[in-house]
Amino acid sequence: MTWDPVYKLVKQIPRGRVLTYGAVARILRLPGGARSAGRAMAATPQGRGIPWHRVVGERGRLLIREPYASLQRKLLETEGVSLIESRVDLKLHLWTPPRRATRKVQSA
DNA sequence: CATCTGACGACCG
DNA sequence: GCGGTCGCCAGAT
Repeated sequence: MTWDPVYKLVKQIPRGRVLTYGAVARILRLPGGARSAGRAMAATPQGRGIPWHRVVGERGRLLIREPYASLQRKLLETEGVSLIESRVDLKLHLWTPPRRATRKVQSA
């Protein structure tokens, strides 16, 4: 399985905005749903400028474990995403990508 | 090939 | 709101 489509989409999330694993999965029609988005993020290659911290759980929760959760929280706050009770206010920061950005995974 | 393991999320009590 | 179960499925063991 190639997660390139996922990284491609995540890379387009603007500063100060976020996407949920579920949203990523639905947009790209990932087989396996949100969990697949999670797997992709867990395998995010570094050094490619992929804003992995802009992907959060369904209600804005940070699902990643420490010590990364702290880093994610810090990175988000640094770019203006305030966390209330350990969760992002999706009403304010959820990003709705333009269709052009939603290239879905194709099956051979 | 058999199991286990999740950076998930929907459901239910 | 919270914890437990279950479906999902690519990788790891």
